[in-house]
This record gives sequence, C-alpha cells and structure tokens, in this order.
Amino acid sequence: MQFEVLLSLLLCVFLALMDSTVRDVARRANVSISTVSRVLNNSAPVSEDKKRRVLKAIKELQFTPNPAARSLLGQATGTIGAILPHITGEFFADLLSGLDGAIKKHDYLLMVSASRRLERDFITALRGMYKRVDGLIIMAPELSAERVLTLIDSTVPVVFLNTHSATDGMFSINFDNRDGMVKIARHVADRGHTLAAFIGGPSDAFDAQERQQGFLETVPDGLRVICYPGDFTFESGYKNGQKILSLFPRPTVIVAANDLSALGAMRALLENGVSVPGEMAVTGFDGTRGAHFSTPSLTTVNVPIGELAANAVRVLVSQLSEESMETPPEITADLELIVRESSLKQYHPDSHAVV
Amino acid sequence: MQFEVLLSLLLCVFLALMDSTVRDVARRANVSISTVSRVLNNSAPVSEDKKRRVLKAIKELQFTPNPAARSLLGQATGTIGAILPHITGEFFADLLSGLDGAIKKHDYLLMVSASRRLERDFITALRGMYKRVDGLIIMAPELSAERVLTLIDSTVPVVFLNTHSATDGMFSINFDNRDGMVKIARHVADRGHTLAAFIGGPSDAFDAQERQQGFLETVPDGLRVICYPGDFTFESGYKNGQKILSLFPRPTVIVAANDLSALGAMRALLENGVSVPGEMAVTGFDGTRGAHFSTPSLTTVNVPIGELAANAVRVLVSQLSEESMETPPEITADLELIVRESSLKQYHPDSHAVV
DNA sequence: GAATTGTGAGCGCTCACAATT
DNA sequence: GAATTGTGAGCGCTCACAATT
Repeated sequence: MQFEVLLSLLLCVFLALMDSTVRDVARRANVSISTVSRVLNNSAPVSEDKKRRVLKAIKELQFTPNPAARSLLGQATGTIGAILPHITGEFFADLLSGLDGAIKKHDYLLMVSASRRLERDFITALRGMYKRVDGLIIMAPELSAERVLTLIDSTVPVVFLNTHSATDGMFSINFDNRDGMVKIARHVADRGHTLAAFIGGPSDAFDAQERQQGFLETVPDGLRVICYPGDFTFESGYKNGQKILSLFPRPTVIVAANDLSALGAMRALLENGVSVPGEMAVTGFDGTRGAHFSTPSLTTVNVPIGELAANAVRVLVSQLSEESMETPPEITADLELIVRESSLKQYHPDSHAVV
Repeated sequence: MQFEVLLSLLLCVFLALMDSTVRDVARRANVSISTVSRVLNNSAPVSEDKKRRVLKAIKELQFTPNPAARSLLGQATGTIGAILPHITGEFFADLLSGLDGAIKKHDYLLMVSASRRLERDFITALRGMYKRVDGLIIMAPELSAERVLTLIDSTVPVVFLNTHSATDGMFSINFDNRDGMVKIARHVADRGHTLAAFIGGPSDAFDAQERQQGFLETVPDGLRVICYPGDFTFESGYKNGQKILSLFPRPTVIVAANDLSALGAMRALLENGVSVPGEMAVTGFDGTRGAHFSTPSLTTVNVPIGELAANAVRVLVSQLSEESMETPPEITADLELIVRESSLKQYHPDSHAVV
C-alpha cells in the first residue's frame, strides 16, 4: 500500500516535469479533449463523474493551458499593456504600482514599457505589444491621444491617462493640472508674496503647459513672476534654484511644476544657507511621498495616483468584457492643495524689498 | 494617374484596418506562404524579385506576425518576466527601469508583477507568466532560490537577483550586503561613536539579515549597539527614530538597513530639533537618489542597481540564445561606501556620556 | 427528444519534405 | 544536381456540428 502511494507520487513528479497538453489530460481522464476544454472553460455541462476525472488528471499532470494557443483562437491574452514616459521616479513608480495592483485584481497580467518621451521608443513599444495585449493604458503627455491613435494600426481598446485629447469619446482619465496650479497661485498670493520664480516642466508636455498657464493666469497683478524652463527632474530644480538665488531682487517663493524639481530647488536653497520658508518659500506639484518626507515638508497639490490607476484599469477592463459603460468615458479628477512647512510663512508686500 | 495613387492609398488604409496574415501577404505578393515565412525569418534564400514583392506586400498590408502563432511553434514569446517584491519605492523603481532599458536593448518585452512579499501573490504571478515569457528574473529575498524553483513547474530559465541560494550552479546576480554593512560599521567606529542604534529590515529577508549580521559582527567592543526591528519603509524609520530619541543615554548614530528607513529616522530627528550630524549621525544603505538629495545628504552604501539589472538581463538573454556562458553564472557585486554630510562629524569616546 | 459526449476543422504560423526550375 | 519554391502537417487549443446515450 505504502509502495503504491510512493509510486504514484513519483509518477506525478515525472509527468509534471514535461509540459502537458489537453491531449494528455484527456487520455489520462479517459475522455475527449473537448470535454477537457469544457471543464476548463465551464462552457458546457459535463457529467459529475467525468468532471472529477478531468480535474484529477489536471492536478496530477499540473496542467496549465497554453496561453498562446488560447489567444490564437479567441484573441484574449489576459494581458494589459502600459506605456508610460518613464518608470523611474516616484510619480511613475507609484502609478505603475497602482496599475499592477488593479490589474491583478482583475486577473490580468501587466506588460510595461517606458517611452522615455521618444516617439521612436513609443512606436517600438506599441509594435511590440501588438497582439500580445488585450488593451492598452497609455500616458503620453508629450503626444496627444489623436497622435497616438494614428500610430496604432490595429483596433485594441485604449485608455489614456493624463494625455491631451481634443476629440470627444476617448476613454481618458485625467486630472485637472490647471486647477491644481490655480490653487497654488491663490495660496502663494494669500501669503503676500510679490515676486515669484516659476520652474516649468518640459515645454512639449501638455501637463507642464497647463500647470504653467494655470499659475500665470491666476496670479494677481501685484505678484510678478519670472519663469525658468525645466524638465521635471531634481537636477533641473537644483540648477534653477541656484540661478534664482543670484537674482536681485530675490523672489520670496519658488513655484515648481512638480515635486521633484521643487525638492531640487529646495536643496539648492538649503545648501546655500537660505532658510525655507523663512527667507524663501517653495511649492511643488504631485503629492509624492518625497514631498511629505522632506525637511521642511513641501507644500504641494495631491494627485491621487492610485485612484487614477485603478480608474484606468477599471474603464479598460469593462471595455474588454464588453459591458456597457455606465460611467462617462472621460474622467477628470480634482486635486487637493496640501499646505506644509515649506510655504507656511506669511510675507508682506514690502518685505522682499528689504532683502 | 493622380486618381490611381489616391485609390491605392485608400486601398492600403482599408487593408491595414483589418489584421492581415501571412496568407494575405502571400496572396498579394503572389507567392506561397512559406516564402513569406522565409523572408520574415530570413531562414532560407529567396530570389530578389520575390523578396521585394513580399516586403512590399508586408508594408502595404502593415502586416505584423501574430506572436501567439509563433510562440505556439517555437515557444519563443519575445517576453521576459520579472517578479519583484515591490514596484514602488526608489530602489525597485530604479531596478525596474534598469530592467526595462536592458530588455529593450535585446528586443524583448517586459512583463512585471509585484509579489508584495506574499507567497500567494508570488505563485499567482508565476502561474500567470507560465508560457507567456521565455525567461524569468526573480528577486525574492524573503524566499530562497531553492524554494522558488520548487514553485516553478516548467523549465523556464531563471536568473535570481539578490535572492539567497545555497546550491551551486544557479544563475544569480547578487551584491555583497554583508560587506556593505561591514564598511558602514568601520566608518561608524572610525568616527568615534560608542553607542549606536540599528534599524533592521524585515526579519525574513535574507538581505536584511546579512546587513544586520555584517554590522553586528564588525562593530568593535567599544561600540554598543541597540537593535530595532523595521521593514525597510520610511515609516518604520520614522517611528524607530522617535523611540531612539527617548533613550538615555542617547546613541550618537543611527545605522539603518536601507536608505528609506534612514531618511525616516532622520526626519524624526530633524522634526525634534536634533541636528544631524551635530548631535546624531545617520547612515543608510542602497545609494538611492533620495539619499543624495536629502538635507543633510545621507551617508550610504551604493548598490549599482542599473548595472545589476543589466547583468541579470544579459545572463538571461545569453541563456535564451543558448550561447555558452563565458562568465560564471554567479555574480556578486562589490559595494562602495559613500560618505556624506549625515555622518561627517567626529565623535570622541567620551562625548556621548555628557549628552 | 433532451442531455451529454466526441469528431474534425481551423486560429496563424514554421518546418520537413517534395516538387519545381 | 544545386538553387529556389510550394505542399502539407502540426504546435495546443476552442468551437460548430454530429453522434451518442
């Protein structure tokens, strides 16, 4: 008796070593391969007895259906593709992490590629994912949704994330970049600043443009703004921070288009012995944890990244399962201003003249 | 003439709208499908004339081979899978970014999943990637390479990254966690500290264990160490930092098992008006940019993440292309100590007694 | 005749072999 | 006979239909 158990165990191990197919399962369960398929997909009733035998055989053989064969038929690959400008950096890492979590919940797998903001890389990624994914989540602030769609030859469902689109009826998840900066502008004005430096993002990125416009259009007449081009990196914030320090009269606040460049600017100030917010205030945008954790902590606008990622996945998956969309295809999230240490001090209209 | 051009253009657009197959290409080029396959794979000589016709037809139809059909045959999917503990956090984001870049260079695609350090999620990810990837890059410091291999039923090539393995002959890319901490320990001892607090990582993670052991085993008799359990997060560093502040006598240095928890501890100190490194020094581990950019900048041990990622991909790809491995399968990178502001001050044996 | 089963074609490709030049 | 081409089988599955109970 013991010997038999051992033998069957050994057999199992041996059988499991080689990849088995529906054929093997069918043979072992003594049924036809279509019965195996029926059990696998629950696509038609199967007698209790056969079902049990099939399930047993599947287990013994450690059978897993070959996804390639499946997708050759029904085209479903069980995979969702994401193309983002970058993977690194807190914003994108959190976005990707959110996508991963949400995609897991819907039993999909995640294929990922960074375009590095290069159209060439973007196209390569797109072509690579052709027929390998059931749907795409695309963030391309430097392109437009329309431009992206001309690059896609087949008819995969696409959900856009933080990507400009002029046309209606696109599935896109956005957040109000402009309004976020409007809130920063009001906050800065309230603090009594009269001269500000603005560190922008990449000039071809629509989110960077919207942020800059939102700020410049809201700022009152009494607040002069000097703009510096940047690229959303820590380094660009750092270098611009150094430049700003050499200005005379010196601005009393640096408004950066994102957290990372704000932290870079702040580092430049602290390194040069300029106290924040004592001598100069700093604000960011994105609501990253880096902004929360810095000393002093950074005033910013919170972008609910996890929520956006979950929404994007939800919209895409419901498209894939051909459910009718209840929610409108275009979702724009509101952003919340988070005031922290870096902009706490109240300035007075005259204070900076004395610096 | 103009009309003809327009017509053929329209035809092209029309044809490209539906996914075309080798069959369509063959028909259009007036050759057999195997000739198309030969052109596609360059697997046998084809006459110049036919080759030209095939390439023209491919272009006109915007034909892309269906990867599912291909992988059903030769099993190559052109995809590499990566399973990491997390996706978020600078260390993992940089790792992922490095993998993405290296994988792109070898013309593969990247499939990714976070195990969240849960064996259940790990297995789900593994099963999901079955037959969808040609090879796997796995980081699972909380498991061992041997344990992981028992979970994999098929025979995919695997390269381990920062994962413990007792057996020889594994393909694994590691870095010397122990030696890195030895360097930190020597540095701290050199600075004249006599009482240190150590903030550890997850107790089940082998890298966390090695770091802690490396530190404790190197520290000289004159330096007492109080250990605090942690989990590599900013929050665990922050909370432990607060606890450490209430100690009497107070340690003069906090050695954290990674940068993120070091930054958390530093934040706790600064928030409570304790100057770093004036009253207390802090050190990290990983060499993240967050450690570079903080104020004060953080002494740490640099882990060459991008290099490790590139190595992992290189080793895996050479396994896949069945080239004989010239390099030994096990690579362990040395780590460099980077001394920064957070641990600059020289303490004297007696100084802390006076606190 | 209704419930359950099996047979055979085919998804889009590649590869061995046979048939052409 | 050597170079180039085409034919047909089959990878592992699912689905329509026919055949069984």
